Formats: sequence, structure tokens, C-alpha cells
Amino acid sequence: MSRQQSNKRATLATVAERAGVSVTTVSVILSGRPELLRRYRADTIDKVRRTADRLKYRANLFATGLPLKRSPFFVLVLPAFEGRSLGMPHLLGYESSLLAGVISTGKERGLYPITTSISRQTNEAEIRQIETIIDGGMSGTIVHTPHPLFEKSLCPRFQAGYPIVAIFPARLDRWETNAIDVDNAAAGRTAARLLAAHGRKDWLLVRFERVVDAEELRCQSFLSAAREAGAGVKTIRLPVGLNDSQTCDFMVARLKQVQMDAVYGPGFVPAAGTLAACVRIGLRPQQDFDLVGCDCVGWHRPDLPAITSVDISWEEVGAQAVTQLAKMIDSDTSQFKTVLLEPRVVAGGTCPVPASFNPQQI
Amino acid sequence: MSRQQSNKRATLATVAERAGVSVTTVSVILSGRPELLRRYRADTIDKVRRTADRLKYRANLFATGLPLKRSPFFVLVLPAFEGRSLGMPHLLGYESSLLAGVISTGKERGLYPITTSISRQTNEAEIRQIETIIDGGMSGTIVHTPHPLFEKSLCPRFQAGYPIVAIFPARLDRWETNAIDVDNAAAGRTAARLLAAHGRKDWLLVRFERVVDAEELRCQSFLSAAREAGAGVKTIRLPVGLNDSQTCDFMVARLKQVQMDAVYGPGFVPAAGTLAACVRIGLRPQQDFDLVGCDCVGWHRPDLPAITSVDISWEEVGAQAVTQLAKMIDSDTSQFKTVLLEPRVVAGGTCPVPASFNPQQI
DNA sequence: GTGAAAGCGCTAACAG
DNA sequence: CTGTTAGCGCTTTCAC
Repeated sequence: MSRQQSNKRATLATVAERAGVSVTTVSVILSGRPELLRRYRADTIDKVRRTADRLKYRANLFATGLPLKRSPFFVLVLPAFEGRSLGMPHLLGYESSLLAGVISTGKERGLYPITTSISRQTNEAEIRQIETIIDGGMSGTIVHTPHPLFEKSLCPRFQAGYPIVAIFPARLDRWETNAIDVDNAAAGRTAARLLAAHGRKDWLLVRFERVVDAEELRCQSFLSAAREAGAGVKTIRLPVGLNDSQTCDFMVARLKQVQMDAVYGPGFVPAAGTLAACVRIGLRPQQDFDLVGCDCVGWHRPDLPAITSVDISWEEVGAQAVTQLAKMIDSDTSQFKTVLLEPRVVAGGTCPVPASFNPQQI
Repeated sequence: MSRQQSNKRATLATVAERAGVSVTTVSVILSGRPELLRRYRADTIDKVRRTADRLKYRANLFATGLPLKRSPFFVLVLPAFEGRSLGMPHLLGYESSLLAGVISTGKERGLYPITTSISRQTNEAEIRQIETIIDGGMSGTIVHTPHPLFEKSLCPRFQAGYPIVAIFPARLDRWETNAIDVDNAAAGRTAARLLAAHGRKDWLLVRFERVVDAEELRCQSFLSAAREAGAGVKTIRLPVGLNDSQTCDFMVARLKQVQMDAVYGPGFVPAAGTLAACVRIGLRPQQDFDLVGCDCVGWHRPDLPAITSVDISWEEVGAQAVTQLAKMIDSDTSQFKTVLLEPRVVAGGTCPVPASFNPQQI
């Protein structure tokens, strides 16, 4: 708001004066709460609305919030996208979907995100800057995979009653409440059921040497579901930091020494990399092997089939985050029971999905 | 801000009382403008800072802005991402880059985006909702490719002195000032120079039947540069609405009837689609033909070379948008000279880029 | 039915 | 050096 235009801006007082009524009248009539509105004469209402229109009156949202001690704004903290567009563009698609979910659900509830980001190698100054924002009178904060340093800021605020939602936290033990996540155990189980349903017996789990809690959970539940299904599972561990095409190279050599008819990659890189490796050494998807991945929806390569993926909609994640935030705001609480979204199988060409295959029933 | 926590929140008054000074003192000391700060005794400053710390005082950013008649927030209006993730994920990467540029440059300047979106098929209600936000005391608005219906809202506000930045406007005639765009004429010219530099003579321009102004400009300047270079150009027009793989199919038939040794696709779809078609009919990139595209950076397909692309950094676009907005805010103006970003050639495998090839010099 | 007045949290003259 | 005071634009009791 520049000084120039702000001098011209019509305020409640301007409208009141021009309409020949008091500010109260204008305020009540324009905010339009029916029970209060009824008390005013129809022609007064009309007159006020008319002059407000004529003067192009627009409420100052910041001033509106002050007496109410609440504002229609919350903070959305995303991980900075530094160089993430290189190599795995479909992951940026997830990020955009998340934002879309947050924005649209927010709109429905009259809540608007002040969007900011935190770098992977963040520092004191950046964190302080974010703190002054989230403490600046916001209704709450949604954080995508909170940075460890930033978690330290969040914790005392949460305890002080500040509404926080963590999306896909890396450390599950730190977010036993107030998180939105996939049901990772279900994801691993579902992958296993898919392979079992197609009669596979010699399974291969391809995972990174070190993984975040979420992926570890997927692996564990995959392994225990394998046991139940009576399938044998070999595990190959990838060095940390490989991308999908490096993983392909890495796997080509390994695959030749392994007997298997099914693969689970609990993340995009292991899944896509292994698929490429399998095809390169001449294995045929759905014939010689089945492959199930996670986080592979939206990834396309014309030389390879789409990956059958156990996945969730990031748009829904964003929507859930706002929904939970709105609930906390409305009820004046700061806790909610962590929401685990049921993963869904998105059929691709690497593993058939039985008709009416429904993770929930499993 | 929940009522609960807001009752506990320390305000200037609380700090003042506890420190035994006036609110002014606290205000001045904590906002820390050096010229005013100097006037206070060191021990007062210390005392105030200490108690503010102890009480965990945080300024309410909304209240802060009120007397100043300016706020640290602006609105960022993005096109809604409806279904855009399907098919062309790398385009979502651009969107994220733009956001990254806006966020990071905003941070440097103490300006924070309230992010919202507008659907492709928007309606009165949605537009009014966005209007109440941008009129709600914001410092300005950045709009990515303003929707025609929304342009109607923007126009009177612009004339009233409200700072607006349009990124990649579709109608250039409506945004002769206040726009951030690529220098589209330079883009077309640069593509032509690249093909000429490699000694090509029989060029093919692949474009949609109907295009936005930006692409039309690229085509025109490409054609006139071709004339100057003494190259012949045939043009193939794609039906509106094709995606890259449909374009590939469409082009395979056409290509067999055309003699050419170079292709320009002034956008992602024509470029990627034509490249795929060429390769499918057995033409070898850089040998049988060269191909130059636009907006192809970040797109990868392992069966095809990366496309040599005339492109700009969307992150820089976002940065420029905020820079211009900040300038307008600081100078209390609402106009700036449209910024045309010089395109850069990003070398891929479809056309060699001479060492020290520099669009600016051309 | 309507208005006066207090107050949300902060800043900026202006006194002293 | 520091405090008093009058706003910023809005909402909400509480009178009349």
C-alpha cells in the first residue's frame, strides 16, 4: 500500500461520513453478519452499501484482524527448491500440487498462506527472519518437512499453544501429533500385497543405505508382509546420494548376480533406477519381473512403462494440512491427531493391479 | 493467532511496564533505527532488550504496518495448477522456480508474498475474493500471466496508483508497462543465428496455428532473421491443443514430405514433439538436422538428447518481479518500464553452440 | 435502529 | 534522554 494510494483509500470513516451514519453502522452492515444486520432499516443498509460501492471501499484486512485478535493469514514454510529442478522435475510437480492443495482449501476457509522457504543449509539469520514472521500475528504455520534447526524454533511455540502442522516430517518421533503423512506402514504392506497377488516369490528390496523414518517404515512393513506371504526377500542397499540414472548404472551390475522376479523401491530413485536397469539387461516388465514403487506418479519416460506406484495425492496433503490448521484455529487448540493418509495404488505398466484392489481391505 | 496464545503474548505495553519505561522507548529501541537509538542510554537499551527477550516479545506485523500505512506483504497470483502436472512435469518446475525467485528476493527486501491462485475458468466469486485480498492493505501484487477476466480488475487499480507487476502477460498490448517478460524478438533471432552459425539453409518452423503474442513475436523475428541469413523457411502449423507426444505423431507424417536440415520450435511442445518425430524417422541430431527450442530446459528423456534451448531463468523472472515491485513501493509510484530479460542459450545435444556465442552481441 | 467510546498493538510527532 | 499523546482502520460492548 503506497502512501499515495492509501491517502485516497476510503475507510469506514469516509463511508460513514458520506452516508451520514456512524462507523458502527457501516462496519456492521458491511461485514454483514445477518443477526446484527436485521436490526437496521432496509434503506439504511441500502444507503450504506451504495456509498461504500461508490467510494470503492475495501476493508483493510490487517486492521480488521487487530480487535479480533486473529488474522486470516498463516505461514507456509517450504523447503527451498535449490537446484531441485535439475534431474527430477516430477518432484517439483509434487511441490506445486502441495501448494495448490493449500491454496485452494485455504481459500474455501478464508485463510491465506504467506509463503516462505528455508534453505537446506539454513543459518541463524534466516531462522530468525522466519520466526519474526510466524510470530507476527499469524493464525498458525504449516511446515513441509521441517528442517532440524527450525524444529527447535517450532517446539516451544507449539508448547505455548501456537498451531503448527508438519507435513512429511523426517523425524517421526518428534511429531507424534500435528503431522500429516502417508501411512508408510500401509504403503510397504500394499506393495508387498501387489507382488504377492501376482504370484511372485523371489522379491528384491532396493533401498538407500540410510533413509528417513518414513522409508524405513515402508521397508519394515514390506519385509514383514513378505514373510507373511511366504516370499523370500533379498535387499540391495544404494549408496546415499545417487540419482535415478546413477542408480540404474549401479543396479545393472548387481542385478545380474541376483535371482528375483519382483522389485520394491520404496521411493522414486530406487524404483525408477532399478526399472531402467532391469530393462537394460533385457528383463521384461510384468513378464520376467514386477516392480512396485512409491512417489512415482507423474513420472514419464517414453522408453519405459509408467511405474505402478503406491502413492498419495500431494494436493490432498496440502488440503488436509489446512483443514487441520483451520480446526485448531476455530477450536482455539494447538494439537491434532496426526493424519496418516491411506496410500492408493496408481496402476502403471510395471505390475498389474487386480481389479478392485483396495489397500484399505488388506 | 488463537485467543489463548494471544492473551499470553507480550506486547509493547507489557515490555514497557516490566522494564519501567514508556512504550515509545521500547518501540524505538526494538525497531532499532540507529539514529534514534543513539539517543538512549546504553543501560536503558540493555534493560529493554533484556526484558523483551525474557518476555519473548514479538512484534505484531499487522499492527506495525497500520500507522505506517504500509505493510511488508504483497500478493502473488499464480495460475491454478489444475491437471498441469499431468504430461509436462517440467513445466511445473518452472512454476516452482518462479516462486523460489519471488520468495528469496522478497526475503532480502523484507517483503513476503501472500500466495493465491486463479483458475483457468474463473468466476465472479473467485475474482471478488482475490480482489478483497489485493485491496486489503497489501503493498502490491504480482500476477503470473493475468487471466483476461482478472485483467479487468487490475486495470482500474493500476490507474489508481496500485503497484502491479505482470509476469509473462498473454496480451502484450495491455501491458506496455509493468511487465516482466522474455525479449521474445531476441529469442527468435537467437534461434535463427544458432542455425545459421552451423551452416544450415533449409529451415523448418514448427508452431501452433494460434499462439499468444509472445510466440508470435518469436516466430516473426525468427523469420526475418532467416531472411537476413539467406535461409529458406518452411512453416508447419500444429492444431491447437496437442501435447508433445501427439505432436510427434503429427509430425512424423509431415516430416517425410519436407526437405529440411534445421528446426525451430518456439515453445516446448513443438520443439520436443518435432525432435521425437525426427529421431523416430531416423534423422540424426546435429548430423542430419539441428533443432533449437524454447522453454525446454529441465526436460529430459534418456532416449533423446537434451534440446538446445533459448531460455531464461524463471527464478530470475521472479526475482525481477519483486525487485520492480519493491522499487515502486519505495518510490511510491505504480509504473515501471517493462523488463525484457535477455534470453540465454542453454546448450543441449540438438544443435551445437559456438564457443562464446552470446545473444547480446547479435 | 443507531451511535459513542474503548481498545486491538504499534508508530511518530511533539513535549519536556 | 524519555514520556505523552494522537492517531492507523477496524470491531464490539453498551447506551440511548
